[in-house]
Amino acid sequence: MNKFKKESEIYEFWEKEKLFSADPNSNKKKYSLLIPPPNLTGELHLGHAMQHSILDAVARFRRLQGFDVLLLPGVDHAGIQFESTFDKHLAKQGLSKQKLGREKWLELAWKFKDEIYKSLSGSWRMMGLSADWSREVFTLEEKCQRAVFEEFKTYYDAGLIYKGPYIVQWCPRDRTAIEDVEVEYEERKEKLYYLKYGPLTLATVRPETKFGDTAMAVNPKDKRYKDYVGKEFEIETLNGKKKMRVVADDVVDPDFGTGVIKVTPGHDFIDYEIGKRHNLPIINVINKEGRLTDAAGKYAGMKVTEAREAMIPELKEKGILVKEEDYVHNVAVCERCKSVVEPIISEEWFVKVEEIAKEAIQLINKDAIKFLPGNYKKILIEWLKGIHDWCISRSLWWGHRIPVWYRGKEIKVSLKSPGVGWKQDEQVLDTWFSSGLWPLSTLGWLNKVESGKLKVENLLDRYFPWDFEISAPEIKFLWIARMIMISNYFTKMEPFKTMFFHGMLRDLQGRKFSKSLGNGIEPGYLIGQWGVDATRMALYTYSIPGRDGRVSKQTLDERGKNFRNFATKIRNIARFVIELRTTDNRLPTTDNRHKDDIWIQDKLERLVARVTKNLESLELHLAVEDIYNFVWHDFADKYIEKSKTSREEAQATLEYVLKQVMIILHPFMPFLTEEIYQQFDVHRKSIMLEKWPL
RNA sequence: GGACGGUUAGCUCAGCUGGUUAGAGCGUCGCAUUUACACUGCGAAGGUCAUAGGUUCGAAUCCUAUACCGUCCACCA
Repeated sequence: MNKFKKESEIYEFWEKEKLFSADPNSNKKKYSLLIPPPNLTGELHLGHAMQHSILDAVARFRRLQGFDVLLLPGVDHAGIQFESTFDKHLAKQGLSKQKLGREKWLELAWKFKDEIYKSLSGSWRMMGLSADWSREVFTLEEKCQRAVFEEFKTYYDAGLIYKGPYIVQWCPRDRTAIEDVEVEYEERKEKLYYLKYGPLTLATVRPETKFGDTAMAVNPKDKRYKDYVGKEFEIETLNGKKKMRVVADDVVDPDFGTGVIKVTPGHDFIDYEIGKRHNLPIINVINKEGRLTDAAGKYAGMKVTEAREAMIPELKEKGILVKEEDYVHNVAVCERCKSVVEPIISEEWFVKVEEIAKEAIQLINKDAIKFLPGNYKKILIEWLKGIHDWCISRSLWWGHRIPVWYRGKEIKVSLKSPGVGWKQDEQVLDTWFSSGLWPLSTLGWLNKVESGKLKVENLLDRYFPWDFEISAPEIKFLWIARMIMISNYFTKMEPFKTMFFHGMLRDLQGRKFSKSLGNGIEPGYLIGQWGVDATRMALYTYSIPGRDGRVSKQTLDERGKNFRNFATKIRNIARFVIELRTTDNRLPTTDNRHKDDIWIQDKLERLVARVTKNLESLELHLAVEDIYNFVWHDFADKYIEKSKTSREEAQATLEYVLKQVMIILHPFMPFLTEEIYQQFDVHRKSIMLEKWPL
């Protein structure tokens, strides 16, 4: 009876029939969904599985509704993350960046990328994602490179890009600058050291930066230190005596510690600002490897924490350290590798984003984008209001290399080398610089203006702005805000009309899933256990915008089992309705229907109305529950049971209801519904070509 | 310090444009049948909807406060 043996056969059938392909020339209305490009780092996790299940349900629903749907897949090169994964992979083979050199390294990186990519792509297909594979995009491919170059050049020409030595967050492990948004804070218990600075005493947690101090600062309103302001004092340091001035600055909190701070403009953001205001010199004490520089005298070469420990005895001995106390505070760590980041001065590229952000705020305030849940509108606006210039350069090899070329003092912005003797900037662009352009670059942005040898289909006019985008909340600033800013800057339009933030799946204690905790649950496990459709259904029950869910293997198994049973129930219903029918000359639906027929059809009609509404408002969990209850408790338990006494009269209604239900269930359980659908005597080539019954 | 979300059955969660006895899944207990389906059917137990006030004819749902949990932002030298 069943023409398919496995889910993968159904998937192949759909692909072969090109049922996932968008048709830009169609006269149907379009509906476009942009798949967030997963990072090129390996397996898809549960959150991805949920995200993709939601995307696919919406895409399939809109297709059935008669839209020309574009569900566009792609992958992000994920600069820092990929590079550190790859370097670890190389280390296992005794290789390294130093041994390989940039060119060879990149060659191997692309091969490694292909390997990882295969596993990603396989997972997507396994989940049943009805994506248009013919239009798949990778952020480093040529089409994107040209778009990213255009983005850079446009900012550059508009005077929005500048380069220079500024204080940045530096990750000593990844050996690159990172952004504020890539920094996390961890609560740590450390010591607060009280140090004598000439006549004054001040408190610090970082005595090792003492070598970079160029002033002391107090609050101008602080009466205690009024007489010291502007004066210079001789300070005892571990490098001998040194003269230091006291400056007055509003940022100093008179109530913290002694009300006096040491100013280290080279290694602290606030001190850097103070230094600028008071024209203080900058001394670099910590280098890019997180070790002390020659400025630290005999402590040079030590790591920050080593140096701190090593210098305490000497500080005590010289009478500089007068008191220490326990102190709990937040320490900045790299979001990716969790090592402590150091503010240091480095030569980096920046984009002035204030104006771009202002325009984005206006766009959001016009409600051009519907955020789910709604409070993200406010969250994003608040962030955009306080935005800092964007540090876009990273000291990596994996990424879009900064398209700037140097020859002596000459500078040119160009994608390819301008000629002999020109050297390209060594750094690459922040991953989010290209991801932020994703809504445009995926659609062949610039094809209109470019007429080079590269041929890119221009889909922008038809599919932009996107109708639907989904994301985990954790990248709302890194990615979502950037897409809004960038799209608006280049097109004066919103990148997407609906922005769905799904919740985070956590373990039962409310912790994030992570490799280090080992609390992860593989989607592949659930699929193996309960099947794709059941896994998808289990995930839809958690797909409420912005609401986190606590899950364990056990709770997911429970739901998986539940929906696996549901799938079995449907198969049995189909067996009863189609396979075990008692007669072949079934009656057509008559005007004088039985009251049970009227009852179930009426229930169905109202179900369809609710499911349609809930899908349109993206309340997938409600739609799923509703269909489940109808099928199991109205259709099977009541109507089918009653129909057994007058089977022949009921046959038409049985088939009608079952078929309609398969159609409205298809967005959620695509494989099962196709399997059942194919068993009807009269059917289209695929359930995907059916019409939504409303 | 600022913003936001959560607190409902043993567990995981729905419900919250206020309106009859507050729902689901899993779990528990009882009964039934070998049935399209035991990956079943029927039924039961189990909740002062965090707490305290308020609005209302009526509140799990709206308002205020409190407690606890969580997230995000800022970051204190």
